[in-house]
Amino acid sequence: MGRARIFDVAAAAGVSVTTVSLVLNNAQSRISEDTRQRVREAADAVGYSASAVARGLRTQRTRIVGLISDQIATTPFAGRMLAGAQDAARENAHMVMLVDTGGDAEVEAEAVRAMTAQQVDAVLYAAMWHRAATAPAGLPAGTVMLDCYPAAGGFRSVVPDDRAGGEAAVRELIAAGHTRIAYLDTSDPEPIASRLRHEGYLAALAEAGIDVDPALHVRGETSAQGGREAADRLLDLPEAQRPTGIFCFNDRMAIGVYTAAHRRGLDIPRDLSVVGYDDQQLVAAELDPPLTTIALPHYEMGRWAMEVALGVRAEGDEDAPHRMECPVIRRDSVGPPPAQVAKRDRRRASHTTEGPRSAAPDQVTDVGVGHQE
Amino acid sequence: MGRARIFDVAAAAGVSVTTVSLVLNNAQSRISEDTRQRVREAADAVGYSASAVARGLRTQRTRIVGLISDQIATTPFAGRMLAGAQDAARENAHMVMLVDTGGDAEVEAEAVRAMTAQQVDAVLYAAMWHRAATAPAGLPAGTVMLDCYPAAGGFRSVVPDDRAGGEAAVRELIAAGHTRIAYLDTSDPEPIASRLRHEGYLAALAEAGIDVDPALHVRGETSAQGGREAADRLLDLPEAQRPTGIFCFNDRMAIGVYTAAHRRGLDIPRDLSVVGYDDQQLVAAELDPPLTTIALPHYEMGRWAMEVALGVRAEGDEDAPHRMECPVIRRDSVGPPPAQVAKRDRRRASHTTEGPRSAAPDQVTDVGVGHQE
DNA sequence: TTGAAAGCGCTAACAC
DNA sequence: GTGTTAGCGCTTTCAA
Repeated sequence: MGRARIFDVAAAAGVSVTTVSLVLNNAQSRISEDTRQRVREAADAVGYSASAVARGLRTQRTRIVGLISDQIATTPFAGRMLAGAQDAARENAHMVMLVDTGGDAEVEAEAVRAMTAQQVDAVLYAAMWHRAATAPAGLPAGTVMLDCYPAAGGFRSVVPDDRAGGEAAVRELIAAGHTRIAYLDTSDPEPIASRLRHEGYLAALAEAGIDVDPALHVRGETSAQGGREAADRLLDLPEAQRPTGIFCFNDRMAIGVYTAAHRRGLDIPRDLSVVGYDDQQLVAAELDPPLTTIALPHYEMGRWAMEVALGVRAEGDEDAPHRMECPVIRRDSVGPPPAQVAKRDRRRASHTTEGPRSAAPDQVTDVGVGHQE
Repeated sequence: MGRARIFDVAAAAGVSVTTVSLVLNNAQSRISEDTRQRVREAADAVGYSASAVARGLRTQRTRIVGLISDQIATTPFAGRMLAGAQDAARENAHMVMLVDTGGDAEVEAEAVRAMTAQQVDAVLYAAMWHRAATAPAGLPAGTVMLDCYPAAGGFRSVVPDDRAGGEAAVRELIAAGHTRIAYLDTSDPEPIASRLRHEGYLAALAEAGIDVDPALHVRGETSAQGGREAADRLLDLPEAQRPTGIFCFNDRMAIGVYTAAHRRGLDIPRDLSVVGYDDQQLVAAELDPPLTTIALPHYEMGRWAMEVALGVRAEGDEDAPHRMECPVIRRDSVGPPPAQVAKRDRRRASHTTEGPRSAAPDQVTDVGVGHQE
């Protein structure tokens, strides 16, 4: 039993294929309501659904958009970009064809060729984490880059606003009363995110009138292990210099901070506050206490990119990436600094454990309950 | 500048389109080597790549395989299934078209229609976690199900061998000398995985001649929180009954076990051994100590499913799911039980902390270093 | 060893 | 209001 073709529907309804095509595509109705009815019934009766292949050949529009990614689709990290792109595609009656290159340049070139051969209507080029990317040759004009931006320009792109995110993270700590705030950075040289978040860190400190202490900017490998080692260096600082709040490059490193703190018998957030970055699923919320962190707007970026690629959204500029807000996710890892002599005292108080437990701008943090069972 | 068509290549090479088609498709060469050469050069010169759409219409084979999933593509969990499927597709010159339904039945039905309209050559139906699935109506014959099996039969499928995985996990504990081994199960009623792993648990105990203590089978919500609560119940048991090893339904719950242990000042693995399940990326390995766990063969299942769907692999049976091995990933959360009077003593010894630290069958576990810095 | 030509299933210009 | 028909770009039979 082969699939029904448009001719079969026409025959069943006693009309021409033109008529069938017209009513099924909702063309401006020159067709009588009566005929439309008959056609639709006939189509249902034979279980007709138009061949996208034939239609694509005829119209030269496939309603397929290609998504080339380095790793996002196969890695447990940025999958929600795919969800956003997928949803936007579906809402606009498009399908997504996926190629995950694993970062291999040859596979990537092959993917571009394949997408071209498939005559996709648009392509998205996505990275797993925010970076500058050299777009592979042959990417169609109109391609939009996702979570990365074209090193050489020429494409629209969307990235997280890491600078504002870093600033928000540090403000969170400042609002809780901290003044000795460390930035536990990645040692990976590449990430633009590292630099931007650092800028945000500095900006937040400056805004609050807090002097920056270079000793409070440490680096480590991007892992729990690396986070622990860097945290140890921070916690080994003389008491008057030791940070009471740590802003971590990401949640994985924050895990290490938790470990380092626990090994010293330090309670979070009573003795040490920490803010992560990424809001990594199945990690940040599962820590004890749940980690206050900055979320990456993966879903929103995916949706944005798809909508722009489809021309549904008239934004995007080839000369500057679109930056999307990274919201702060307040959980229980931030509290006021422990009651102790602060290095300086020019900030508004709340330096006692009894003080208001949180000065978060617009939401009361559900402060951790420490060791109580 | 429109794309080149086969006619352009033919003209450039001074041959017919037939010839071009023949040489570019490597048909059994009736074409002279000389002509072939000329054609290839012409094709390169004009940057020709055949339209997959036109070819698909003509041959009625699109070289596209559809992948319908409930969540895997957009969730940070089973993405490696996609990687396996993707790789197998690429190796066989196919593209994958993805629809993530988010579990919505309507979207799913729409996805099936869309795949049909696209005339995909095959479809994979994937679930995020091992379960029985009612295949949506209209799935083409030959569809293969991934990480789920058809509740009503009729499709080939591949799932993890959770029974053997559970058995392996418990054996790991037994081999280290434990006899009081708990199964910290999920309270979610659905998962077949829960049941199968429990069977494996019982089988391993039986094999070792260890009586099962019903008090050692506890359930909790599938989260760190749920794991912690269930672990507390276990650790509140009278000392003689209290487990020295806990096999957890998954890594998330194992996180909770770590928390519960730490709050009591128990060291892992010195005072308590734990084995997880899932080998969840960015979680299991980041715990302190790194978690010994059972991995889900996501990549392999994805690859298997794609190869079977493509007919490259002549396996698969519609009446029984293909089960794939879940390998044990040895890390540092399993050690010998603490030196104390065991409830019974009929098992081979190594009941002292000084004894051989690991009796793992084929690999020496890198035992954790406890509190030492 | 090569070429002419017939479609694959659809849409849309153009007739009626 | 409705139908005829010419392609979209390719593969493949058949003839030369």
